[in-house]
Amino acid sequence: MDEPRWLTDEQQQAWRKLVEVLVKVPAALEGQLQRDAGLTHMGYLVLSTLSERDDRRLPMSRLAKKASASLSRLSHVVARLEAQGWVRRERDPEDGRVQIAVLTEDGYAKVVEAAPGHADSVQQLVFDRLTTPQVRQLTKLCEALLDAPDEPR
Amino acid sequence: MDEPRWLTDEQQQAWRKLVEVLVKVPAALEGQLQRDAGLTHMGYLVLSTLSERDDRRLPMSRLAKKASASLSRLSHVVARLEAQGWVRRERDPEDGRVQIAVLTEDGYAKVVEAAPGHADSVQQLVFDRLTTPQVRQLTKLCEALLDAPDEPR
DNA sequence: ACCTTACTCTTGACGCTTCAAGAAAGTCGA
DNA sequence: TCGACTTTCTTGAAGCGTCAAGAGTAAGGT
Repeated sequence: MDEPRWLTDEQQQAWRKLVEVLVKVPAALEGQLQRDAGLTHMGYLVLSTLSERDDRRLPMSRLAKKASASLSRLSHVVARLEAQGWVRRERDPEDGRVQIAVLTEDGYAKVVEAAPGHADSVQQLVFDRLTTPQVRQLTKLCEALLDAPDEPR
Repeated sequence: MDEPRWLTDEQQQAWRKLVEVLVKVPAALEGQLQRDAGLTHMGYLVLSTLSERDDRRLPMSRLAKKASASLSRLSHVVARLEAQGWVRRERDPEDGRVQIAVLTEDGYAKVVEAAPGHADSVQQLVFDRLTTPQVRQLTKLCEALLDAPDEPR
């Protein structure tokens, strides 16, 4: 057992603010989407990801990666979206294991309805508070944090 | 109904990465604490917040603010921590409405046990990936995002 | 052909968070 | 002192996410 890698004061300060962001920003987002559209953020992410594809369809596993969700989580989310009639599942004829999530017309309409409110809430939460150079900094910082973010063990 | 405030391409790019951070960093943190200490991040936050007080006690409402939690959420969290024997609740003699959360000896031991692993995981997830100037940028950015983060309506 | 292994996805149980409701104590004015 | 109102906190139900297990399909080796 090695020496613990304690945080310096400067790191402490940064970490505390980051934690606050990590808690509050998702909560605010979730709240807006829930109130105004009856959607989870993950639900919205799935619908909007599908809506960006020309054919409005994606295999579950690819969708999971795009939405940063576990397969299990995605499966539950899509099951709920399917129950609402916003998504339908089809089996891939090429590979009987893969299920393809397909955005329905109602689902597309739902994204179109929810998108302006969501965009506005993102503006309020993030971009109204940052200068353009800060937006670039933010992008760089996030890229750094995501560099190889797995196996935290 | 006004014109929707759509995101520019640069904002889109920043937002997508930020969302990824917002999903993955908490998940990694939660995972490490759950595996290594059997604690929620919020549970750890509550214990460590209490441990920083000289008398190891704080009223629920102040604790909720420090941990960025709703009172309801805190109440559930503290109930679980209390069931584990890590926290105890006392009624404030000055004001019968307020409950004071008190860190027990076992609770203090629990923080001491969990802290090194947590610190290490924060280092891996964040500070190993950033230069010192970037840490300062991160602090500034978070402050901007938290400036008046409420009433997102 | 068969068996093993790997891959994709689903399921159910359990735990945590949210939300709406409400209990209990304090405060203030009439 | 009474009542209305506010503040602080708790509760229970419902929804969402995680985890472990497993079903179904494909691929590779013998």
